[in-house]
Order: sequence, then C-alpha cells, then structure tokens
Amino acid sequence: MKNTPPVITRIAPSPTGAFHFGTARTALYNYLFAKKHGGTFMVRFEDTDSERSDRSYESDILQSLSWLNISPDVITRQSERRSVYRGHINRLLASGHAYESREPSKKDPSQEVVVIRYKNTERNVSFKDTVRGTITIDVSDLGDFVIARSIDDPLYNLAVAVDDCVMGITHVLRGDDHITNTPRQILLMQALGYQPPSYTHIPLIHGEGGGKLSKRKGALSVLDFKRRGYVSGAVCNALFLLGWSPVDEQEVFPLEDMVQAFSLDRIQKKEALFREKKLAWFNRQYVQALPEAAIRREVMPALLRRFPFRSLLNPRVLSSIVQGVREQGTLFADVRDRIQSGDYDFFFIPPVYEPPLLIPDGEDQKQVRQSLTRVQELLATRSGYRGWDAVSTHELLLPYAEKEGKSLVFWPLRTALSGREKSPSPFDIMEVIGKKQTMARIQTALNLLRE
RNA sequence: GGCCCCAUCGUCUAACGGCUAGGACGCCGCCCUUUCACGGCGGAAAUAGGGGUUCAAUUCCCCUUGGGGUCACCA
Repeated sequence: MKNTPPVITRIAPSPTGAFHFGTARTALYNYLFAKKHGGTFMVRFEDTDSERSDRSYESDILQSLSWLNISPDVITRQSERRSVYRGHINRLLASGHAYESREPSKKDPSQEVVVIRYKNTERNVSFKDTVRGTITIDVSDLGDFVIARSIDDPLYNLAVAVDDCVMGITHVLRGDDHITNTPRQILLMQALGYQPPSYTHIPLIHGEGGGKLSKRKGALSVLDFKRRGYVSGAVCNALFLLGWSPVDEQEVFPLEDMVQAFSLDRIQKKEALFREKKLAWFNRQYVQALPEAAIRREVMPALLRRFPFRSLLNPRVLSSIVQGVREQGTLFADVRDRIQSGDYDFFFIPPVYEPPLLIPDGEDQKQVRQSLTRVQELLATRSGYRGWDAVSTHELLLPYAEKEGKSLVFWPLRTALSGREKSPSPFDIMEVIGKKQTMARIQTALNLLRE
C-alpha cells in the first residue's frame, strides 16, 4: 500500500469522429478510477494517422468531456511526440527486435515502400485482465507485424505501447475490442524493456439495432444528447450503470458518489444494450432536483424567440413555467418544442380556440354557460390582490365545483383561460395572469357560448 | 471461416453452492387528479438447451445453441 505508484489512467481517442457513448463511458470509468485513488486522468489523442485525424473532432471530444464534468488532468497528442517514437523504433531496430522491410505498398501495389516490422518469435502471449482473468492468445499467426510506415511514421500499436509505458500509465481501461491488440503491445513493451500496465477490458455498449456502437451508426454522440436537452448528470449516471453495478441498490449517483462507489471488480462481463427510455428516467430524476435558475437558463432562449419583447416575460410567468418543468421533470427539448408550438402562449396573450373546447364530455352548452357564469360571479367577489393566489381561488370555487361536478366547473374555466386541452391548473393560470385578464377571458368564453 | 470472449425478466442488473431468484427502466391495473403530466400502490415478466460434479446448482466442468469482438502499411 505504501509504495504503490500513483494511479495514472488515460483514454486514447482517435479524433476521427464524434465522441460517442462507448468512449464516454470508458472515459468516465478511467476518470472515476483515477479520482478514487487520488491519481491522474489523461486524454491522449491518437492522431498518428494524419489522413483521418481532424482537429475539429478533438474539440468535440473535449467539449463532450467538459459537459459531462469529466475533466482531464493532462491532454496530449501523439502527433507531437514523433521524436519519442523515433527513439524507440531505433532501439528496436538496434536490438534486432525490428527490421526494415522493402515490399510493395499495400495501398498502391505498383509502388515499393520500406516499412518497419516487429520480428515476432513468440508463440503465446498471456496477460491478466481484470474483468476476464488470464487471457492467452496465440500470436504466431500474427507474423512480423508492421509497427511503422517509416521511422517517423509510427503505427497505432507502437505508439500506444510506447506511450503507455513512457507516460507511466498504471491502469489501462478500454473497450474490449482492444483485447486482440493487447498481445502486440505487450510484445513491444517487453522488447523495449518496459513493464506492461494492468489491463481492464470493458465490454462494449451496443446500440438498439445490435452490434457495437460505431461512428457511422448514428445519433449516439454525446453532444447530441446535450442538444436534445438532456441533463449531463443524467447522461453520466446512465452511462455509469451500463456495465457496472453497485453493491447496494442505489440508482441515482451524483459524480462524487460515483467516485466513491466505483470499483473494477464489479464491471460486467457481457456487453450492454443502451436504452434511451432508461436515460429519460434518469433525466427526470435530475431535472426534478435542479435549481430553478438552471432550468430558466435552458428555457429562456426559446421563450425569447417566441416572444421577442422581453417585457412580456414577466417573472411570474417565467417561474410558473419553470416550476412546471421541474415538477414534471420534462426533457428540455420537449419544453422548447412546446414553447415553439404555442403551448404556453396563453400566459401572454388571450387564447384563440373553438367553442366546443369549453364543453366537457357529457355536458351541454347551457350547463357550461351556467357554471361559468357562477364562477364569474364568485371570482368577482374577490377584490384587489388579496385572495387571488392559486390556493385561495381553489378554496373559493371548490364548494360550488363539488356540488355541480368538478369537471363541469373546472374544465370550462381552464379551457377558457388556456384555450388548450392540456394546460396547468386554472388556479395557477389565474394567479399568473391576474384578475383582470381572468375576467376578460371568462367573458369571452361566455360570449362564445351565447351563439 | 481462424482466434478470443460472453450468456439471469423485453432492457440494465443483484444473488462467498443452500432464498418464494431481489431491484430499476419499460409495460399493464388501481389510486390521486378539471386536462396532460408528476406522484403513490399493485401485477405480469428471467436463470438458452443437454449432460455431468454435489446431499444441494443461477453459481463449478463439458457439449450444443445463440450472441459479441477481432483478424490493416486504421485506431
């Protein structure tokens, strides 16, 4: 315990596509493990393939991590470490572990190139994997695999082997699609005289279509979920519990709890299928726990787009919308859609609707007119601001509603105020729009019912 | 196909060889409710199949079946 080296973990994404769920989970586990042991978490961009790598993906990856609150302690880039690889390739060449080979180019067979191959004399390589135990792989059919296109152009396995050792990575946690790469990397490390790190291969996440998550397969980029209005904590939480399970039955994990609880020995062996419905549930949990200010920030832009006159956004309306969103745990994207399609317009302007909307099932026009008239009279007895809050108006109208039937009394009132089949309660609406506006809308409804 | 790996409700999963196989999402029902939701309560739902080992298999071993990963001068 005393002399164990500090934990250093890393993710090694290649900037060749958007940051997707699988990589995000790997990043999360690496981060959690490092933090749990007071260690360091690094991001190392594997951009040795200059043809496919693109800086814009680097920023996508970094933004995703930052959104998820997974903050790297160190960020490096392999393309800036050519000299390190050159030195190691030279060592392999000098020690006879590697050799230059002149052969036809794979890309263009008419051309001849000189590549560098590892001289493979092993039969079996075995290593201990935290999740699966000892894995032994026959490497003889690997042959002398290519480790660099040239002295200045290392390939993936060489760069990884060198970096994991040189950077002192103690624990490699990565997707289990890398299992078959591991023996190659270990071979190179041994040839270089390095001690391989500890390996933990995490089963992949599958999409709903089956098969591993891939860049081309779609909409599972982390930033997409941000755009669609998910809360980052919920995304993290959903990821956390895909392929890992706690000792107890806790489901909702703030980041600190994750750090506390995480351990490698409870990683699942089987691949996991990601379901958005579960994420949606987590999202509800998180939205319901969010402070109002955070929700307001999410909702404000859409509101301002719909109602460009800022003065129309009075604080009471805003807080009513925000509270509704929080209580119901609504997905932000849905809130924006609703604002966009006019679901909240009645807070600002008198609604426009067809008269039949005022009449609940099984009632007729005359009854509705009577009930609404009575409601109008009752509300008129309130003067000034006192007694106009939602609780008071509810108390005021309840006895009459219970006598006549709640749906005959409350439905026409609510629809008169909102002009919508679905809306907040009439009492909440009245409180927000005020007495004057309330009375005007009821009068409008009565006029419509008169025809 | 070769090699490697995996297998509990539809999904995510729990269960040091010994329980009515537990929880969560989703689904269904009921309750709450003027509406839509939120919420509360309840229900259906699983150890892939076949052999062993054992007093006892979800748990250990083998086979079958099914699934996944990987086989680059990509990462």
